[in-house]
Amino acid sequence: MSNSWSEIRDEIKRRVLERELLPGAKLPNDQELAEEFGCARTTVQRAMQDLVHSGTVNRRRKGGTTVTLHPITRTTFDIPITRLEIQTAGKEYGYFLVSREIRVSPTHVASSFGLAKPMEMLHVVALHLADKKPYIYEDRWIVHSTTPEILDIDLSRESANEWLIRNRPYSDCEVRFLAKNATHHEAELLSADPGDAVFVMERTTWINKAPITMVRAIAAPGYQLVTKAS
Amino acid sequence: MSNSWSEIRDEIKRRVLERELLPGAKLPNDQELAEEFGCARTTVQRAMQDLVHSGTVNRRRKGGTTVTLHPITRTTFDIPITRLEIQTAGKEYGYFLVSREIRVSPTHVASSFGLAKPMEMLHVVALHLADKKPYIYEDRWIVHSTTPEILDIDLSRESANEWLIRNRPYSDCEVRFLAKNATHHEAELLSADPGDAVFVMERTTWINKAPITMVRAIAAPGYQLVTKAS
DNA sequence: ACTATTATTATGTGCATGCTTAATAGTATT
DNA sequence: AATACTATTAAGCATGCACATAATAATAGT
Repeated sequence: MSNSWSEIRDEIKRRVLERELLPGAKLPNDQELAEEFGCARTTVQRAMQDLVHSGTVNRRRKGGTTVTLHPITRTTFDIPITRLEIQTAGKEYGYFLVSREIRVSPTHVASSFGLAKPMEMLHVVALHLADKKPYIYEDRWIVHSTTPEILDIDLSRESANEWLIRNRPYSDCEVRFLAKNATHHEAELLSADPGDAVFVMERTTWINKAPITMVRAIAAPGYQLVTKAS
Repeated sequence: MSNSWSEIRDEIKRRVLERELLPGAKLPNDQELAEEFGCARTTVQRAMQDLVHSGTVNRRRKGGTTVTLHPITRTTFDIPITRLEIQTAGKEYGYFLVSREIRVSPTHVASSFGLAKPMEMLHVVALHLADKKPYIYEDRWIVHSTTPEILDIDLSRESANEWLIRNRPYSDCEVRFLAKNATHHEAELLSADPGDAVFVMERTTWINKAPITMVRAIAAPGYQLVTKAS
């Protein structure tokens, strides 16, 4: 009986799905499973690690392996550079800078970075277009003390989104999804009506504790984020 | 020089972050890296697998390992049972059934399941409360030919959300996030105003190709989905 | 009865070795 | 000369063993 680690994973998953193993149930230890499947303990370990990743089981040394008590839906979203998202969809990409100025950030921006009080940042507002139609409205605060080079970039030609992702990698990122009603200003730029529900993706990034940028990307009405979870 | 696989992973990630390895760049092969780090090839392989998971690098047999060309933000969200989400936040959970009837599904529901044409399903509308205030409005279509037991469940006592997650595991799940304006009916139940922007999470699940349920969970205004990506 | 130590047990990690896959070079055939 | 098949080989991938580590349970000492 020769089983690959992924077959073992699938079989355990099947037992969980078919309720042969109930939530909270303790699985046999790796050694026993290895004997059952006729393989080495390491192979079972591999399968189990994958199940830990997908949130199917929990493992603790000495405590053993148990089926996750409260099943959850674990989904993964990839957020690409906006230009690529548009071009991948087969649409023509367009971009223009709405405003660019250095000013003291509002408190909510500072607190999102975990900063005690507001500080001077570069505030950039821009619009991304798909097939000449507004697609994403980008309201961004850049901590230029962390990334001084950004001050020399001509943001009317290259989006801050793209420049930062390519030139200022981050170590930590907080993502926030929410819905809001479009303001007058946002609606105008997005060719929508004021009050229209818009989908907002907020991202705050740091490089080793140092704040880089916080962006509020507001999608035009109709935008959806889709993913297939296993 | 003894390095654990996670230290190797962190070091490679650092090189990518510090732009010592540019997007698209080819890394040395596992053998060479193993020599550099003074460890076995397998240990490098482990580190690399983790970097593949996080989307940092791509690997192809014979082709080698390359730094991901277009950096992306990969985020993972865990969507729990609504009751637990509320209780975990330290709030009192409440629930009531708004309506329950068997009827032919609209076409958009059928097409979400990948069904050619509409069919009879169980349609359930319910409200989840946090500290007696509306929290999530749940509009659900259940394929009762896949899960006939659901017809015998008293959904005024136990939410379909909970019963299904506990009793009808799924193998595939499609998740969709979007924003919309609350309808009159939705606004009333959520104690909001018609037209308020609400955050919508749509989930469609299957068990081995057989459709189970499609739920549209509409959160009360102010709801946010937050996660920390690495 | 409480605390410190030791034993046990289950998972985690590192290493050696052999397998699988895909790109490419080489060869034969049209 | 162009195509189609085959062999080579350079990568990553999978498996199994031995040992490390962590969490609990058992025991001994105060």
